[in-house]
Amino acid sequence: MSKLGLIEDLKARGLIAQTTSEEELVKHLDAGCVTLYCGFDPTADSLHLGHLVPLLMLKRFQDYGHRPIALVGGATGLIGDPSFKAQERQLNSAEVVQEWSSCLKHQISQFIEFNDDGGAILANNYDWTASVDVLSFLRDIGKHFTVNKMISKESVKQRIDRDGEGISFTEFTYQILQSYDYQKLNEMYDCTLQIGGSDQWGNITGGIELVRRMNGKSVHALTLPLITKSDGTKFGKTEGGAVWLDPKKTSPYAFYQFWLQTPDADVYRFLKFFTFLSVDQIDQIERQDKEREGRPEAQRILAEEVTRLVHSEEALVAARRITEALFSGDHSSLDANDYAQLQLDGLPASAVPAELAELPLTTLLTEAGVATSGKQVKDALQRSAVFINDQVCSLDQNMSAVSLFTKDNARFGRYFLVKLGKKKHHLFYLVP
RNA sequence: GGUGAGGUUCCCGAGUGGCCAAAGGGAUCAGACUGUAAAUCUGACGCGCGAGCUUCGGUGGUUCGAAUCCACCCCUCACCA
Repeated sequence: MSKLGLIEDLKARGLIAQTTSEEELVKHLDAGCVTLYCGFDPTADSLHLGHLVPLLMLKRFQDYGHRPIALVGGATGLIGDPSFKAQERQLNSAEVVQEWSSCLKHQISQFIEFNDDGGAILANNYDWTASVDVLSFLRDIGKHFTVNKMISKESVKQRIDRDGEGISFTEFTYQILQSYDYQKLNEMYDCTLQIGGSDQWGNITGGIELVRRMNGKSVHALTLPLITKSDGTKFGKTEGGAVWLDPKKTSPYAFYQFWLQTPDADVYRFLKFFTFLSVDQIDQIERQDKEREGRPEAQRILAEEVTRLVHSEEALVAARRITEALFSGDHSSLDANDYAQLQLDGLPASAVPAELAELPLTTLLTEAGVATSGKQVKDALQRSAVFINDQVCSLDQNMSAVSLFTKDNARFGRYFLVKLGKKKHHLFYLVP
């Protein structure tokens, strides 16, 4: 069985939304090592799940012998991409963008092999954009763009056509900046392919044209589909907001849990998007799940693969350890060391406050981050969905935190495993 | 600069003097059912354990009483200049 061609494999995974002439792209990729890039704008201090697919895509290319450039948008991040955004965005300060840029840089470098000889490249468009003066920008770059074309792009159309919205010149200029990146990278590194989300098509083709005009080169584009969920809700969100790649923002345990809860209707597609398992392997998993009936294996495999990929084998082991301890239904098997380990493994944990007398459970749990408001805790209490060390708590006990969190009730004189609903767990411990 | 239309709770979107913490939908959370899935049904959904407290772009005003009326201001959009 011979290895699929890169483009064939990507197609089989459903990872291609659009490309420039596929025939030429395939030929180009077959001809040797191609340098390609994908940009990531610093819109937060960490990448999130939405960035994972393009990031993995760079890796897929690298695995096929190509050279990826991960571009951090230190400059474009100062402007804000208007593509398919309904509203003008708030500008972040230069310091903040700077700070976030270095966060992303650090994060990306953990994903892709960056070594000197022919390895991947990490770049920042601030390096070549910041020093361009206005007049040069307008004369040398701006002259290649017609406003007619810029406003006809689908990505800014709703901002221009729709009543009640507008677009500032600042954001409107974004597509020129991104085009300039492509031109620069082509010039500096002979970069001939840009990849990005399907919303980037307009920006990318702008770049292709600029490269042709300024460098006289014909370059390529490939976009990835937007990841959708079968129920129509947004992918990559949990109660706490986005799922981050930074383990300090989303713990490996929470990350693992996120994938474990993937709906059946999405799980095989996600395996193709987010793992390096071959399409054949994934199809086989799907077949076996169907034959077996009952609970599928796919979610577990997906969670394991992606957690290992984004975090590490150790983080995965820890996440599984917590999961097993919490969801096996029997906490009595845990010994004192296990509790300590749960905390080390990243199960959310807090100290029991010293002053409990005046503290309702609602406040206690909200402050610990188990729920976002007292109302939620109250609702859960009312429905018998709050457990402390497997003991149900009622609404009457809301004010009785003192008698619940006693040394006598604690496991090993120290620990309280609090459960809210079926999935939220939190470890409280007494401070001696 | 002129004219017109707008700014409502996470989002969309009703509400034009008391019955409004504000219809409806979406999202979200919890319960039942399940497989830590989906679908369905139920409940919650500004904050607070509670008494109660704080909201409808901003500031003042009218009124016993304002999201609703008045004045000024800020912001957005459209058309005109």
